[in-house]
Parts: sequence; C-alpha cells; structure tokens
Amino acid sequence: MGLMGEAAEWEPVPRFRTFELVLARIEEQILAGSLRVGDRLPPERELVELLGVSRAAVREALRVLEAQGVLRSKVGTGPSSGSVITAMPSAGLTQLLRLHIALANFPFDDVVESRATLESASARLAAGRATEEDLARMRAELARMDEPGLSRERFNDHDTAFHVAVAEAGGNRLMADMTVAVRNAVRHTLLGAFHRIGDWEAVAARLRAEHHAIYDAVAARDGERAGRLVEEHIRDFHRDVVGAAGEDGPAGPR
Amino acid sequence: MGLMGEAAEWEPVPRFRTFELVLARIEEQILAGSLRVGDRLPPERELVELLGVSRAAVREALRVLEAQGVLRSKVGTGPSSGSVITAMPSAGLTQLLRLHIALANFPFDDVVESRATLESASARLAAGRATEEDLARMRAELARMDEPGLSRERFNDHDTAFHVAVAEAGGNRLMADMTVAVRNAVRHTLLGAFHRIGDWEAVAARLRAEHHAIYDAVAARDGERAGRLVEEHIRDFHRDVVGAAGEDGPAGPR
DNA sequence: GTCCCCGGTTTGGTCTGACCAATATCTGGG
DNA sequence: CCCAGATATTGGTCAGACCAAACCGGGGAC
Repeated sequence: MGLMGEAAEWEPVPRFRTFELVLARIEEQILAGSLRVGDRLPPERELVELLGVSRAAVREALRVLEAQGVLRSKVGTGPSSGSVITAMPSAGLTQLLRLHIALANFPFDDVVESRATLESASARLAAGRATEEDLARMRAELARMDEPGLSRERFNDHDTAFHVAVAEAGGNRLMADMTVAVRNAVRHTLLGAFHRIGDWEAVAARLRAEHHAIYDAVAARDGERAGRLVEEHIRDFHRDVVGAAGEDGPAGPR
Repeated sequence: MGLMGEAAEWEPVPRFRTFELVLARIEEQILAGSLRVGDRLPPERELVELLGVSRAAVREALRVLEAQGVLRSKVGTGPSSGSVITAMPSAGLTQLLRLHIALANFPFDDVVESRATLESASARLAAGRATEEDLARMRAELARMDEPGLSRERFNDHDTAFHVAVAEAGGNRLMADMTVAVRNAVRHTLLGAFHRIGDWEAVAARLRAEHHAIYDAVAARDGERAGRLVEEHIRDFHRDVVGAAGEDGPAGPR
C-alpha cells in the first residue's frame, strides 16, 4: 500500500482479517470489470461456501461495500432482491465527510474553501454545457425560493437543490457528487446559521438576488462570470452570514 | 434524509436494521462532539449490553465506521487497544472513489477535470501559504524524480508525492485529502499508461520540467502562475500521454 | 377459464454462545 | 532486581438456529 517510497523500513507484516479478504475478492472483481452495476452477488450463504469463511465475515464485508454506496441489499426472492452492485457514491461520500468534519479534522474554513473551488468550477462548466432542461431545473428552484413566507428549512433545501442543479449541469459527475456531499455534510450547520439570523427577509432577498445573477450568467453562457459569482456567493455568505450569526461548531474546537 | 423537497409523495416507511441503529447512536455522539479523536469506545461486549443488541450488529456498525476512516480496532488490552476514534479520511475516500471509478460511474475525463480543478486551486493556495518545510519536501521529491534510471513505478510514486506535497502545502486538509484520494484512485491506471509509453525518457524529461516550473511558481509566491501550470500539467499529461498511450479502462465502457 | 389467496421457498436480518489469538499486566521465582 | 509464565481483556471467527420480507406458484372459489 506504500504511497510513496520512504527510506527502507521494516514494518510488521499486516495480518488481514477475514472480512478484509472477502472484501478484496469482491473488489477484485469490481476493479477487473467482471462485476458491474446491476449485477447480483451470490447469496450470502453461497459466498460462505465459495470462500470458505463464516457468514459473519461475509456480512461484514458487504456492510462495508454498502456504506461505500457500491452495494444494496434487499431480502426476499424477487429479481431486485439479494445483494446488487449499485452506484450511489454521494450518500457514502456525504456520510464520510460529515463525520470527519464533525471530528474537526476538516476545519470549517476548509469546507468553505472547497465548496468555493468545486462549485465555481462546476458553474464555469455549466455555462458551457447546461441544457435547456438543466436551466429549467435551476429556474424551478429559483421560483420556489422566491415564494414569500417560505420557511428557513425549505429555503435551505431549495438553496441546496439550486447549487446541486448547477453542479450537475456542469456534466462532471465526480465534481457534482463531491459538491453534493460537501454541501449535505454541512447542511445541519447551515440550517443552524439560518435560524440564528435576525433579519431573515433581508438575507433571503440578498441570496435570491445572488442566485438569480448566477443563473443569468450560466444562461448567458458566460462561464467566467458564473464562476466568479458562485465563488463570491459562497465566500460572502459564510463570512457575513454564517460567521456573523455566531459559530455553530457541533464538535470543532476550531 | 430528504435532500430537496419534491412533490408530496408516499414512500414506504424505512425499516432500520439493527446495525444502522447502532451506527446512529455512535454517529450521534461523534456529531455532538462527545466522541472525539483518540477516545475509546466501550468494548464490543459492553456495547452489546448497553444497546441491547447482538455482538454481530455492533461489529457490523464498527466495520462501517472503520471503512470510513473514523475508527481503528486493535485486539489486546493495552492503552492503544480496543476501538479508538481516529481520523484517517483519505484511505476511506480513496477506496470509495476507486470503486466508483471502476464502476464507470465516474468517467475518466471527469477525474481529470476534478484533479485539474482541485490541484490548481491547492497550488494557488500553496503559493500563498507554503512554509519552507513544505518547499523542502517538494524539492526532495523533485530531486528523487531527477535521478536517472528511475523505474516508472518509483517515478510515479514520487510524482504523486510531489502533487500531494503541493496540495498539503495549500493548508486545506479537505482539498488535500480529496486530491490524494482521487490521485490514488487512478494510480493503477496512470501506472499502466506509464508502462505503455514508448519514449519514456522524453516523457520523463517533460514531466520533470513541468514539475520544476510548478515548484518555481510556488516558491516565487506566484499563485496565478502556479495554478495555471498545474492545470496545464494535468490536462496536457492526460491528453498527450495517458490518452495517446492507449486507454486502460479496467471497467470503463467508454 | 380466470382470479385470488395462501403456503412454500429464497434471501437477508438477528441472535446466542462458544472458542481462538493478540496484547498488556500481574505475579512469583531466581 | 529482573525476567518468565500465568492471567485478564479484547477483538476475530465460527457454527447454528430462527425470524421476516418478498416473490412465486398451485389450488380452490367463482
């Protein structure tokens, strides 16, 4: 597993646990391409025989794959039952990032910086690639946010949905999924900040204006402007709103 | 878990599995900050009593946390034994990305695009923040790559290490870890491309020159140039070298 | 003949209880 | 005082059993 070559060093030979061996066998086949999305794994009891391990070991390996968004298990006998290879990376990514952010391993400023980087890049791409359908989706979210009297929760949800729509319009699934994951990982924190805002309507108005400006830039195919606006939008929001509204810090000593 | 508010819809009430409940209890405490890095979880058998579930359920939950890089388990009785909260996000990230890339859920072009985005942003930051120690680390990797007769594997390792050093010099752990994860996830593919190169020395010379130029820009505190050079370096490399050397595609349909 | 219900089969979910192995700590003899 | 073996703690592994969900097919009602 050596990432880089340090000076020669003797480290203890790693002892693999059974579930890791099972995991390796399955990952092998995924990496080799013989297991593809939609394929079904043999039933647990069959894997037990095939691999010569206990069912507990098999199940632990499957749990890991499931947490990574690579597998989905359902009971029963139907065609959609059993353990099926899937591809839901954002859920796993979100969970992973959320925990590590909570552990203060990722300072909140880093998250803001990352969002600004990822989302402005996505916006630049979106300006070049967005389809009419993508634009319609963004408009729909803008319209929802424009509704008066919207609760802060709902506003936040549509805010997120708008940013996700921009990211996905960029056509880069990896960046879009990372965007979704990072954003969802801080959803709770953002919502907390929303609730501590005094003059909510003023803030909402400002966010609406910024979102509309971003949409206009994307619709006008002006990638540079779209990217810049997104970056400013994110940085300003965190500096003025999240920062000013008092820190949340569920765990972070910061 | 609703990310965005669709039209009202009836979906089946989710039935949580036991290990998910266990997971939720532990994550609760992590998110609330009562479990921090270095803390030890109660022994498995004790959790069994505390939560009223079977040991298998507890263990499946722990496996998930371990895969996410949040936990580390060791047998024995010492102070470092048991289940300890840790923070090793990049390993989990790497594994997750690697599998999803292999499942062709993330086209290779998306990976290149993401690397270009993340690493050029990191390079810009690095130009502003890199310490002398960071610069020394980069120089060390450059020196290793400059050694004549270096094997392609070793070159690749130091290449990666150089990029990681730049990313970490940027001071943003989240972006650095994503960089490491993305890079490691395609390590195998890059290495394959290296091996298919005909005139290796010419390519190596070019890469060396580009790396030195990047270092110079960072050392000169010229963030714009550093960012631009990194972006070009990554895009050109993939277009000219990886692309020209023939696709790898362990699983990708492309 | 068609439709519905009910039971069987498959499959994951869960639990119990046991034993193994690694690792530290304690303890007693030299 | 030091070292070695006994012991306790803790994760790792396994076997076997039973539960519950979900589909499928046969047989009876109409």
